[in-house]
Amino acid sequence: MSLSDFEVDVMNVVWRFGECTAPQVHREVEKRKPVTYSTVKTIIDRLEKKGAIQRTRTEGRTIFFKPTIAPSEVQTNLVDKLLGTIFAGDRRPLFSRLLSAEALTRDDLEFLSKLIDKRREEFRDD
Amino acid sequence: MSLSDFEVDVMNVVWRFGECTAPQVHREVEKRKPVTYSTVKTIIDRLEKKGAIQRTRTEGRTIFFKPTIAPSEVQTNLVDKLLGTIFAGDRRPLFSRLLSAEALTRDDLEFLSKLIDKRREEFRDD
DNA sequence: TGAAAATATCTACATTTGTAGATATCGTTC
DNA sequence: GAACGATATCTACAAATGTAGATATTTTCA
Repeated sequence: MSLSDFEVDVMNVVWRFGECTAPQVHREVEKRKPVTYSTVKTIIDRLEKKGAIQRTRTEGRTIFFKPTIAPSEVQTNLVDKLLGTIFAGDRRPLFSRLLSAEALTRDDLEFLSKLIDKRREEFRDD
Repeated sequence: MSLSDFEVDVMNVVWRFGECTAPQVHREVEKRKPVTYSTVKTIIDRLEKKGAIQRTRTEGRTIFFKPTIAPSEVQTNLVDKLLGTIFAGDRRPLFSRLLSAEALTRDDLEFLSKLIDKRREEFRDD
């Protein structure tokens, strides 16, 4: 599933809400970016057509939607794409870039460290 | 500097070559993807207009180009964009995803490990 | 019950992107 | 110096994307 930037923004809201309506999503998106209801609704329509969300029920004339794909699916795609293009398959420059980020916290480091240890175990038997 | 997928593909070739001509780039891109000279040349024109490459000299009627932006610039942009959208600013899911990749080698792990150690030192004084 | 507010649907349009054909022009070779 | 090959320039076009207005249809509230 390939989503555009704005589509991802909208999906983020849908994922947070779980089940939600277009006006709800609009009000949320609007907080970060000034767009009309119409614009958000168009994106929602496209997400529906792409199969990223689906209608669950209606209340009066209001339609409820829920996500049909998980964030992880989209994440995987985007990370793969990133590695496949600009990083040309070499993840080390990506690691460097991520590790040199200002915003990195001590906890992030610990988290990463544990991930590495776990992964190392898988290699132990070779 | 925001570049499209294909533009990044072409830039990768230009970065590898350093100084190069459109026919050269085309021959290289063609190895991975069947596109005409015309198509590649259009991308080159757009990259020039965007200021990602520039003409250096000509030889007969052949034009030479060289990159005017570094891979790191584009990498930073794309990583920031990735973190800003689908990962909503939280790099941990990204770490998880990267660390659980099949293709990860022992050496990659060591590399990462060293990066972490280096970064830890910066925290030591706090 | 009639007007106003909310919501959905439809249509539109500029820009970016991937793709390439047509055509002009310069170099080279016979 | 005429023809051919290589290269550049120009133009085009469909699909995707961001953006939103116009319009129809409901609800709802006074």
